[in-house]
Amino acid sequence: MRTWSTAEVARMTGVTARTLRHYDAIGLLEPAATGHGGIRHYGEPELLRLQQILLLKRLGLGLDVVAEILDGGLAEVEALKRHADQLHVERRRLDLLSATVDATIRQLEGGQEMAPETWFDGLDAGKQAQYEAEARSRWGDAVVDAGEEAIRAMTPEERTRIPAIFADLHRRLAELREGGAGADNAGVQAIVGEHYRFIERLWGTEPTAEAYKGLGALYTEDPAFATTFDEVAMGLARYLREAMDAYAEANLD
Amino acid sequence: MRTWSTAEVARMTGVTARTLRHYDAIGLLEPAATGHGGIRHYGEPELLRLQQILLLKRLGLGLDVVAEILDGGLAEVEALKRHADQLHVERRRLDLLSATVDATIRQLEGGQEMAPETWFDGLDAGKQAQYEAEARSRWGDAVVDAGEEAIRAMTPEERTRIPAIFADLHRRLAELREGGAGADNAGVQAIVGEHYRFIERLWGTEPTAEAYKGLGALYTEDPAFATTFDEVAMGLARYLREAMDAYAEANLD
DNA sequence: GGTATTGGCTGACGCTACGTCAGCCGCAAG
DNA sequence: CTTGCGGCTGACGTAGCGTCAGCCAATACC
Repeated sequence: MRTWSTAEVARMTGVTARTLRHYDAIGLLEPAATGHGGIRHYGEPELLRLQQILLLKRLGLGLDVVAEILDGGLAEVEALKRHADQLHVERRRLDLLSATVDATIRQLEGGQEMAPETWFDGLDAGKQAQYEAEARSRWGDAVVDAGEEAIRAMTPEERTRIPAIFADLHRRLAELREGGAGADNAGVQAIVGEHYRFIERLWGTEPTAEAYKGLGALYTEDPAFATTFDEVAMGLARYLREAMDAYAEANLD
Repeated sequence: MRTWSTAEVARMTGVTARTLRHYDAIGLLEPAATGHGGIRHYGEPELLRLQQILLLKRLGLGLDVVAEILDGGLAEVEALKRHADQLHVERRRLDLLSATVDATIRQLEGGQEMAPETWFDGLDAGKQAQYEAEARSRWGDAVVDAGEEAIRAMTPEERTRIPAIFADLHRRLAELREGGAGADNAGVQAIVGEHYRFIERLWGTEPTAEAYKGLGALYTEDPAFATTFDEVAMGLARYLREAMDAYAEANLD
């Protein structure tokens, strides 16, 4: 049975010699024999293993996972399923990101020569649709549908008052924060309680602890939300989030 | 005008103190003043800049690009458009990858407890649809449609002979390669010429140099194609690809 | 006055999967 | 004897920080 040198294997499989040495170094693919100055010799079993490595790698698996699979530590189907899940998550993330970037571009092109200082105001158009998508994927269709139904059920007058109610809550929160109150302060928690009950009305259902904390996370993670709060007071989004977390821990399950 | 320490800025904006030091280190965001043991003090302009940094970063831009934009070296809309293009490319890559992984999982679940050695044979089902998608994105719908039309126009007998014709070409190529012929060897190029004319019949149109070389690339880059060739002779896909490249360079434009 | 706590600082390593030198050795052809 | 081809072993660089380790200063408590 003949053997092949690194350069030969490289030519046959398309990987570089450096890659082969790397795989050797991390123990993923060791040559059948090394001799005379450390020269590597690969046999057919090694070529086969290399093929398998390249196949799994092409599927996007990390080399550590590849090693685990090939050395029998991991069932290949299970590993691929987990990987597929990760891919789906990553793809959704990219979708959202892509939509956000496109929306931002439209904004910047709509207004002319916006100063950087005003970028934060620029995320209004498309916002609704985007957050609806975000919300559906976060909490499921049922919650969002219920929320839309609840809002439709309001009188127009009630509906127009929604932003003002939020603004009032935010303003009162900012005041307390100015006064040095922590997120678990009783007054702060009272306001968060109001907030919670208002969200409940908007959603048409009682948010679970998880959903409520998820909303808090959205407030800080999403640029448009975060900047809406920051217009009231710098860092308010994070403050509210912490208060919501505390409220959820203490009162929800 | 008051200033804020790293920890204060961290609490307000949600980044870590380490991140702020990092931004300082790479010159992306320098504190308004440092004094007394190197302690950093940030003012309002720095907070504003940080907000802008975080916004652009959340859109997926690299810190180097963010710096260029904020320092006026790059028009923000142009940068975002380029970024959007990259996102689209990346998303398509993920789509293809995701489809490939899903197909592989179905294969592995269809057959039971396949030994790793047989994985290479396992990518047949779904293969057609998958490569069709790949082909459409590589060469456009027109080419693929023409190809399907050309194949439909064949008699059933002709159609069943397609695999055998390919197999014969591959076998003859492998023989020449065994004999030490390079990719630009006349005999090899003659076989590739046959291959080219056969592809032309299949596609219903003359492949351009780019398309033909793209097909060669597909042969080596796609695991199922690559292993089809490797069943004939190890490394044959790459050999054929090089020969196709040489053929395209010499005879096509 | 000693000490535990809190914050802040500066290195420096780690992570992914190699690419890319730099520097050295051995073998064969001219 | 030189040149060239292969092969080898380090070691640094990559993006964006996380995570110690080790040290300093101010504050609070006993």
